[in-house]
Amino acid sequence: MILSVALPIPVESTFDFILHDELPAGAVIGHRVRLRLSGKEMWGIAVAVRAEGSEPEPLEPILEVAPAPAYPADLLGFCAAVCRDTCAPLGVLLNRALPRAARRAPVPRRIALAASLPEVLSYIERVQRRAPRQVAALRRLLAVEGPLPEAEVGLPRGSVDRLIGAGLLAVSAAPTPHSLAAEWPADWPRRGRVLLQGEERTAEYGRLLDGAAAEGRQALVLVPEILLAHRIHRRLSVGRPGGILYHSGVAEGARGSVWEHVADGSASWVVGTRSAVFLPFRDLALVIVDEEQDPSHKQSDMLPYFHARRAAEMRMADGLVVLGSAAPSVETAYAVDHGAIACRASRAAARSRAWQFVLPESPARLLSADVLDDVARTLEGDRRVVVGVPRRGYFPVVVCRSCRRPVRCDACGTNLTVGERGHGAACPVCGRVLAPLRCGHCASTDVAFVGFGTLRIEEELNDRFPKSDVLRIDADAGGARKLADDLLRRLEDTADIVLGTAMLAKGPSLARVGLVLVLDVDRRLAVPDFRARERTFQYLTNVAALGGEARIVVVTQAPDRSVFRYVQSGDYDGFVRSELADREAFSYPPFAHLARVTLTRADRGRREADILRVRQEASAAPVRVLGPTPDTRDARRAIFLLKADSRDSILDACRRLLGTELPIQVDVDPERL
DNA sequence: AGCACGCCGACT
DNA sequence: GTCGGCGTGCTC
Repeated sequence: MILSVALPIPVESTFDFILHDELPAGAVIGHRVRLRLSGKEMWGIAVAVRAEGSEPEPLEPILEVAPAPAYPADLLGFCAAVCRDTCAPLGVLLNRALPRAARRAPVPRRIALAASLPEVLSYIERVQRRAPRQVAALRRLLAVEGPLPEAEVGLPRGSVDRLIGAGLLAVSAAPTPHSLAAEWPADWPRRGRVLLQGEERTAEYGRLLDGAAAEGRQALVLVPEILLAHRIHRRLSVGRPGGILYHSGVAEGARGSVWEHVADGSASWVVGTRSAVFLPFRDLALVIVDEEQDPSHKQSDMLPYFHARRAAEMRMADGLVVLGSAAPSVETAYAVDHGAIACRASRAAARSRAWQFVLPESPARLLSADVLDDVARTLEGDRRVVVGVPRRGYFPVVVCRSCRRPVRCDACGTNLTVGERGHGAACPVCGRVLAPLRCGHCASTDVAFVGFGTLRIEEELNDRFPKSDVLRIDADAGGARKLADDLLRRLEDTADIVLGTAMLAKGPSLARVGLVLVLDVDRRLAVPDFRARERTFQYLTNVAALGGEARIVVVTQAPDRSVFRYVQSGDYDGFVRSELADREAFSYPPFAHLARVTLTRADRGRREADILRVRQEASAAPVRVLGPTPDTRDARRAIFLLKADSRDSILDACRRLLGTELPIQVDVDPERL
C-alpha cells in the first residue's frame, strides 16, 4: 500500500512512500512512520493511504510504523483543515504540535469493563472456545473490579478496540473531575458561537467549566498571553482542581504529560495559549477564546500562521465557542450584527469611572509634576497605580539629528533602540551594535536617543518613589516564559506601581488600584495599520478595566480625538459604527479579505522579475495586489498585500502563488500590518 | 528543515 | 591559484 506522509519540512505537499505490510487504514493513518528522505532518516505522520497503482518510479519504503496513533483521526482532520485554511504545510504543524515526550511513548489507556456482570458472563460463554485470550482478559478485569492499564489486559490493541466497539470494554474515564455544578448551566446553549461582552468574565467561564465537568466533558480556555494564562488559571483553580496550564513556556517533558492527561480525560479543563487548540482532547464540550480581539491570538512568527479564534471555531463545529472581550474586535461586532454570533453581556454591572485626557508637560517629559503628585497621593492613600507604556526598553527610538531619520541596523535594516540604561544603541532583532553609531542615510554620527520605554519610566518612578515596589511587565520581565514565583502575587496584589506594555493591559482587574495612568497613547494611534484606532480603543478599555473603578488619566497631545470620546462615554456601539463605515469606505475587513505575501530574494534583478511574476500569478484570481513595499527589517524582502471580496478568492490566489517556485511566504488574514 | 551544488571574494 | 561564504533548489 502507498502512504501519503506529512514530513516536518516547510513544503506544501505530502510525500508518498510504499508500505510493504498490508495494514488496515485505521492502523496507519495518524501514526508516526519512519522513513528515509534523501538518504536521511526521519519520522513523519501518515495522513492518507491508497492501493498501489502504476507508480512511475519506485517509491522509498516505510521503515517502521509506530504502534499507537500520534493523532486520533478527528484531531488529524482538524489539523489538516487549519492548514488548508491558512495555506500552511501540514507536516510542520503536525511536527510542532506533538510534544517530543508524546512521540516516544504512546498514550497509555486504562481499560475497564463497560457492560453489566450478566452481559460479560454471557459473552464469555459465547466465545469461550473461539477466543480464549479474550476470555482470560475479561476474567482478569472481573477480578480486579476496576480499570487496568492496557498493557496488563493482555490483548492486542485491535482486540481491545473491537471489544470497546461491542460495548464490553471502555477506556476508563480518569477520576471524575470535581464539579461545582450538577449540570450544564441552563442559560447557556450547548453549541454555536456566543460573544460574552463585559469586563469581568472569569466567573462566567467558571460556570461553563463546571457545566462541562458535570457531564464528564472537557473545556479549553484560550488566552493570548502566557502571563494572562497564569492569571486566569489561578482564578479558575479556586475550588476547581483538575485544570492544566499549557503554553510555549511549559517544559518539553511536562508538555508530554499534558498531552496524555488531555487524551485520557484526566484533565477536565485547560487554560492555554493558541497552541493548546491542537491538544488531543477526548471529549471537548466548549472552547472559550478570552480577549478574542487580541492580536496575539494570531501566530505570525512561526508556521502555521493561524488565528486561535478561527481555529477554535473550526475545532468546535459541533460544540460551543465562547468569545470573551470587554471591547470585541470590529469583525466580531459585525458578525453579531448579522446574526452569525449571539451576544450576551456579562453579569457584572458596567462600571462607571472617571476619565481625564491631559497634555504632557513637554514632549520630553511625559510624567509632569501634576501627574507625579497624583501618583504620590494615590500611594499615600494605600492604593496602587497602573501605568501603561507603549514600548519596552530604555530609549525606543534612535534618530539622526541632521536628517531626522531613524537610525537602522546595517545588517537587517531594523530601527535601532537602546535596550538598557547606559548601554549603546543596538539592533533589537539581531543584536548588532553599530560602532561608531552612524546614520545610514546621511552618514552623520550626530544621533539622538529619544522616546520612552518601560525601563526609562521604571527608573524614573523608582527615583521618585524609592519606598514603593515598582513592578515592570513587558517582554523582558514577566512576558515570562520563566515566570518568577512572586511575580503573579506582586502583580495581583502587592506591588505599589505596576507598569507595562500591551502585555499588561488584559484580563481581570487587579486589587486596590486607585489610579491608571496611560503614557504616550499617541504612539499607538500613529501605527500604520488600519486597525490602529480599534487597537487603541481596546487598549484603553482593557487597561482601564485593570483598575476596576479607578480613575484613569491618559496623557496625549490630542485630547479631542474622537476615539477618546467613545472610550470615555463607554460607547462601544458608536465606536464600532464609525469604524465599520471607515472599513467599508476603504475596503478593509470585514468588508474585504487580506493576505500578506512576503517575497524573499537576495538578488535584486531576480527579485524584480519575481515581483512581476507575483503580480501576474495573483491576478489570475479576483484579487487586487497592493505593493510591494520593501521590508524595513530585511532588504531582501518585498511585501505585497492582497485584497479580495471573498476569502475563497484570497485562498485561491495564495495557493496559486505557493504552487509556483517563487520564494514566498503567505499570511492569510494578517492581524498586524 | 537539512543537504548539495554553484558562483564570487580573500587567503596559505 | 584554491577554500568557503551564502544563495538557491530539492527531497516521495
